[in-house]
Amino acid sequence: MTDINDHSLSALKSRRANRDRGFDDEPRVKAASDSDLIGMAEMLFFAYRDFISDPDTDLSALGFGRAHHRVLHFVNRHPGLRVADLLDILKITKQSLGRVLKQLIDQGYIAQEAGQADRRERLLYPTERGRALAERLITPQLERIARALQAAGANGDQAVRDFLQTMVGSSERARVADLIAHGRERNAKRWTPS
Amino acid sequence: MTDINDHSLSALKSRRANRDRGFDDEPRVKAASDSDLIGMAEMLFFAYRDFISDPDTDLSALGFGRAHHRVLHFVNRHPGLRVADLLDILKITKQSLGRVLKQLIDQGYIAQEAGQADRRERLLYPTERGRALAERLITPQLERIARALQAAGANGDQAVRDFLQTMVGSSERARVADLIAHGRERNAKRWTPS
DNA sequence: AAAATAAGTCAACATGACTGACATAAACGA
DNA sequence: TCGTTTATGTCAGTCATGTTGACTTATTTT
Repeated sequence: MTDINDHSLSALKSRRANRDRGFDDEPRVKAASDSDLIGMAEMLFFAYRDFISDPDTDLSALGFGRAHHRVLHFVNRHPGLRVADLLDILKITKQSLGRVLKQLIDQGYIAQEAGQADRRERLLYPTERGRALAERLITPQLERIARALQAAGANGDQAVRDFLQTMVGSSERARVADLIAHGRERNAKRWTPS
Repeated sequence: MTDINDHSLSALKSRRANRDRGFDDEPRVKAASDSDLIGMAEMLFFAYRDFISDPDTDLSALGFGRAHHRVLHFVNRHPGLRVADLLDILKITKQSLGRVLKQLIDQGYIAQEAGQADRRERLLYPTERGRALAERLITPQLERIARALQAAGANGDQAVRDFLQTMVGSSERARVADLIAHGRERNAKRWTPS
């Protein structure tokens, strides 16, 4: 995977200066807020790409991928989660989940047991091994977020939280907020930015 | 795709209340900032999922997918982009790009021409058709973002921008900022939240 | 007892990414 | 001038993760 080199972006700039004359039909100062929106969209794309890439090496070393991470994460956050709950949170099919879940169970990261009130259900729990892995996978991600929140400034946390919450579709917003509010806490020491 | 029903989340809550006794080794008030970080991570996951889902129906109707959208978007933002530039921005292989790009070219959304300074290069331009499509695909996404920025409050824009910029890995940050700063503006009317 | 439900499995397919190899045209540098 | 390097394109195969459809078993509900 090659680096972006300065040459290529500089070339992009000078090339743009020469070629955009025919495309701009309004002066640059015009659409500042539109530019902000597109900029935000692009930043979100790049930000998320880096965020989800953090655990990849660890995952790959275990023969796992991002789907495994997601499953493990939410089971760890909500021990006792039913399969149907997980399907609903992740918005994937049971076939898709089944493949990944089976691997996590077979390899000892997740345990399952039949429900007591309803024996059809399968309740999912992280094993100690699973909790340790979930912790290891999320740590770099949380470091990234903590760093970014620091950059957001004194009241930035709230703004970012409001932004992200509102980015979630209105029909899901309350449910997502509820899910997040009731997730099991980490046992790790409190992380502080270095 | 079934809805999350209130029953299932309430069951989750009461089940947690009964089952977490054995897992919590510290009172809930303890890890507030860790909980914030994990909450942010989860919100980012859900937010991004909704954000990238916005154009899916339109894309699917054309027999396209998200990869097509990404390619079209960046070509539209940077007319005259070289293939190598695109590879670098998207961080994918040329084989991966080739498949999608060929379809966009074949179907008239992107035009390409050899460079003048270096005839080996292929410079990519959106056609009128491509620009219209790029506009159509991104509009709901920008609406989502504008809405979310409004929720972020008076100075929220800056906090969110700083957050997202810092979420991008430090080695890429300046380049991403530069790329965004030099993107071609939209020609659409300014969007205002309803 | 019949119908509905939770989960599990089989199978095939799609999207979008990867690796490796090879080819052609163009540019570069000795 | 010529050998080397570079930009792009293509072929081929593989993989991760998602989808659809169908079917099964055990359990719960009506």
